[in-house]
Amino acid sequence: MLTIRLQYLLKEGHRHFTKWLKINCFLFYVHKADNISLMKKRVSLKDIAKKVGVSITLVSYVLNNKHLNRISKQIAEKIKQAAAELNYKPNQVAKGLKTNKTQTIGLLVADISNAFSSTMARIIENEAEKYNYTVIFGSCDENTERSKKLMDVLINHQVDGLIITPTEHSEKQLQYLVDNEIPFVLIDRFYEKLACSHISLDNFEAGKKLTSHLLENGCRRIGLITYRSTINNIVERNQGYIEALKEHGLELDDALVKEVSIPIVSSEISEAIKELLSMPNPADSLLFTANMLSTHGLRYIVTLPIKVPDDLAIATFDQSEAADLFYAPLTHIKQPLEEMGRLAVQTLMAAIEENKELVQLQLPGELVVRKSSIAK
Amino acid sequence: MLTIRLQYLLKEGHRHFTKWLKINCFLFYVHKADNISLMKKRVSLKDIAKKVGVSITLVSYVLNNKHLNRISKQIAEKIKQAAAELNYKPNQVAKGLKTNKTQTIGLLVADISNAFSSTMARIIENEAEKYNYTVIFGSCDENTERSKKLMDVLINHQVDGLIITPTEHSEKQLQYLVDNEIPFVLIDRFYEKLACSHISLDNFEAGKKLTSHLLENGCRRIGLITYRSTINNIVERNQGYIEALKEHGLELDDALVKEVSIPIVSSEISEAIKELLSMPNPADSLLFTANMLSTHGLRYIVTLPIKVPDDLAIATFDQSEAADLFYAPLTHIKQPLEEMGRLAVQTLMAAIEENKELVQLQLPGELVVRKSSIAK
DNA sequence: GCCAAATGTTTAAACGTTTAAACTAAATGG
DNA sequence: CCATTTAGTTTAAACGTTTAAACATTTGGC
Repeated sequence: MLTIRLQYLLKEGHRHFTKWLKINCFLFYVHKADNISLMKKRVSLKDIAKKVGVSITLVSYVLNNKHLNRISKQIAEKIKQAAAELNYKPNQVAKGLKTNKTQTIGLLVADISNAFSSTMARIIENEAEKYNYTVIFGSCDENTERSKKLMDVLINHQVDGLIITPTEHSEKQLQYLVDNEIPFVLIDRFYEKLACSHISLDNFEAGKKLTSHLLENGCRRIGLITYRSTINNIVERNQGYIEALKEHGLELDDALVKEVSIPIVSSEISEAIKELLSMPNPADSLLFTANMLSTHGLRYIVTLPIKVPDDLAIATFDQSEAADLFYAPLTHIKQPLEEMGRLAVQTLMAAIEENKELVQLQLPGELVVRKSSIAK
Repeated sequence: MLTIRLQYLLKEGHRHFTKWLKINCFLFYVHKADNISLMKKRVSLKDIAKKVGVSITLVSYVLNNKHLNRISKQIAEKIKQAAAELNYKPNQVAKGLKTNKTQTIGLLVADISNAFSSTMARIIENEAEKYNYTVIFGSCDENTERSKKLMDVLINHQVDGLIITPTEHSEKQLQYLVDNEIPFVLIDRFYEKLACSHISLDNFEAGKKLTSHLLENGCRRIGLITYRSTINNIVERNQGYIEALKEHGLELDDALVKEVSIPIVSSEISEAIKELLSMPNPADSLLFTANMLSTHGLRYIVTLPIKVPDDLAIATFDQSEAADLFYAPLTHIKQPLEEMGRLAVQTLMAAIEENKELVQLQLPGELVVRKSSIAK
């Protein structure tokens, strides 16, 4: 049983402790408060109207700066003052019901605890704020069922639009959005057959670039560690790898390609690396097609009696703290996250404003060469 | 000018391209769609009622499983079927207006792109989902102004409650929540004087534990790298450091304490470390009081001709990829994130259900000893 | 002075729900 | 066979906004 410090509870100002509570095997004190009423009723237009002695309409007009030319300056001033005094805050829910615009966008990411998603979330939130929009979010953990459920929840909350990183097999749900003309933008991934806006990396080109870089630095047996997935971004990254080999006159060796499952099982990656390094004609380098893959990979590699880049070159997609702080910082593809997030919001805003044009964009990734791929 | 691949745009099914667009120096194609109507009107109770030929009330009762004993089985069946056929989705906004419950909670984190926040966000979202709650979030980037603004936005959206990581100097805004009886729970940090629920780490004890560990492993000159802040968690961590020194019969040497500003300026940390290591009686170890501090610190330390832990021992608060993948994985305090997130949601749910008891809890951190602090 | 125009304000309906209360019709009891 | 209960359904008001339309008063032109 864990012990909990209670010093703060016992300090002055927090008296009247009446009982212990047990939640999840944690024992702690609770503060017994005076049994006050329900949550306070919030100030509405009605309250202001009553206070000033005018109709609700007039209050609404004044606070929304509408029909100002028709409204007397004095009354307007009185209303504004009363609103300030009462600390009026407009009820977005009521407003949303009436106007059919909630000023919220739904953000559906693959996994918010992954740096890619959380960075993107931050950028999107910042950009949305410029348009006076709030972000409602859901993290579906690459689970299609959960993704569907979250999408429903967001729609039920009448979001004005959605930004989505789609999971595998969610075409049907996305088609529903198209059919119902609910504005949305895909980010990071997309379905070729689905006529919708999407912003993503030029994965094929990036895969080619990263592979070519390894090849041009003397690698001949590049182990590819990638997801077992039909999602377009992964598939394209793999294709880029194959294309680069071809352009350099090399044959694809299937034994060098290791696919691991989503969500990641750490041991699967270790196993894959072990096999790649112990085969008769072993890999002289590794290419990871996502940050989670390289992070897990590195965790295993540091345990091996192997020196990067001399014994093994490494390259990966995406940035990560792990890639930065590994003793040989990883050569990687840097995605233009800022641009992608901003464009996604801008595209969505246009769609919400009834702009029916589809924006389908694949941005170039930047090859950042570092120590991990440059053997002496 | 960056080039954009257009292959997907040019594929079949995407015809009628009419113009180039230029956004943020990216050039790309847009798809000119048929100019269809506005967003489709969504299905409402009214539509179902009309289809079945009953009143709206009855539909509402059936779909909410209310007064079931009074409603004829056949009609109920018909209604359910019609709802399914029309793919009815309840309008949470309308429901929220009527019931004064939006089934949303607002989450205000310090910085969503920080692993602490994003992991917490994920846990909180998962837990909230169990209660049928959706999370609206804002990331205030440790900025009090922004925090105030976001809080207002969330309140305007009539969230049923809030989970907040408060920034410095936001007491006033939090007091407003108390005064207006808006349920909320602080997480990670709190204000002693504010009578509200909060869940956080036992920072003092953790700071003491981490410092004692270093001392007991032979360190005598522990450089403390911490934030220049009055926020309780940082202050307590510092106090824990001081208390541990005292208990081990050591005097606090102010020269060993380096405070850096929020948000972090990387060079400031490098500078601090440089000073600590170059003083007449230099530090033999470093204690970082947050993950961002150690991550930036490590970035600098890897550039130095110094061997951890032999030349310099290191310990830090919080886990991070960087701490894991550094050649000498960092000894650290592991926070019970899962527990904290879950308790925060549970506490908030109780508060929303009119439970007026305050829960104030400081959970113990776990000392995870690794290579960075154990000199040979 | 009368009518029209300009100015200032209110009325009322609507958005999609919920829910107490009312209503109707059928079943039951004495 | 009437009164009461029970079963099944509807009416209507409400939540806090927005907004077209109506209304009322003043001003100005001729």
